Amino acid sequence: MVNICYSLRMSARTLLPVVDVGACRAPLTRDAMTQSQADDLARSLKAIADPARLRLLSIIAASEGQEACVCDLTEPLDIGQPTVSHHLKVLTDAGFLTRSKRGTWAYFTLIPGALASISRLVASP
Amino acid sequence: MVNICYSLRMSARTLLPVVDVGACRAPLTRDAMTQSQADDLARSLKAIADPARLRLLSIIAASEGQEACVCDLTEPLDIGQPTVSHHLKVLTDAGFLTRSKRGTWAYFTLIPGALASISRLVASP
DNA sequence: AGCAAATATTGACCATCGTCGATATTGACA
DNA sequence: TGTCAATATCGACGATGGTCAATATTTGCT
Repeated sequence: MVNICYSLRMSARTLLPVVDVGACRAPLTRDAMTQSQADDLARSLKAIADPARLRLLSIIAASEGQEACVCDLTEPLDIGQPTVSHHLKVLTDAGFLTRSKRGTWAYFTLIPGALASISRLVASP
Repeated sequence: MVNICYSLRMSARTLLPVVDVGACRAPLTRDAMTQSQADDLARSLKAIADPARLRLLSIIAASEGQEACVCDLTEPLDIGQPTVSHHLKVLTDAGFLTRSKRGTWAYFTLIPGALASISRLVASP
C-alpha cells in the first residue's frame, strides 16, 4: 500500500502530487504516520498555511471555471505583485494550481480534487 | 453569519477554537475569504503543518480513547523531550488537544471534531 | 523534609519564510 | 525594431519557527 503510493509519486508530473498522495488512504486519524508520510503531508499543508495563499486559492476557487488571471489577483490582496507571483508559484509547485499563459496574461486554475485530497488526509469523512 | 462566528470565538475557552471556526461554514472553495477568515484558518493550518506535530497527532488519534501519555510520545519521534513538550503546547493552544495531568504523567487527548472541522474548511464535502 | 521521575519553561542558535524593490523576461503591437 | 504592459526572477531584510541544552516546576514516595 505504501509502496504503491511511492511509485505513484515518482511518476507524477508535479513536484508534490497531492492527488496521488490521497490515493494512499492513510488519514491522520487512522494509523500512526511514518516519518515520510508526515513529511509529505506537512509539505502540502505548509503550502496552504498562509493567509495570502488561502485568499488566492479561495478567489480562484470562487471564480468561474475555477480559473483566474494574475491581474485579478494582484489588487484584492494588499501585497505587491512579486509577492503574489511568489505565492502562486508555491501553490503551483505544491500541486494545487496549474498555470497557462494566454497572450500576456497568466491564468491559474485549481487542480480538481487537490484540496479535497488534503482535506481527506487530515480527517477521514 | 460572520458576526456569529466572531462572537463564538470571543467566548471560547481555547486560544484558537477551531471547532467554533468550523461553525462559520465558510469553506475555502465556496466564496472568497476575508482577511480575518484567512488569518484564522492559516493559524490553525500552521499548527498542523509540521511533521513532528502530525506524527504526534496521529499517534494520539490511533491510541485507545484518542489519548496518550507524554512518556509514550517522546521515544517514537527522534526529537528531544523539550521539543515534544513544545509541539504539544502548540497543538493544545491551537485547539486540537486537551491536557490532563494524572499523577506525574500528562495525558493529551484529541478534541473530537477539531481535525474534521479544519478538514471541512479546506474542502467542502 | 528530601529525593527522584516526569514534564514544562527559558534562552539561544540556525534555518526557513513572507515581503519588498529592482530588474529580467515574455508577448503584443505600432 | 522599439516600446509598453504583464508577469517572473533575484537579492536582501526582518520575522518567525524548530530544535536543543540547561534549568525550573510539579508530583509521588520514603
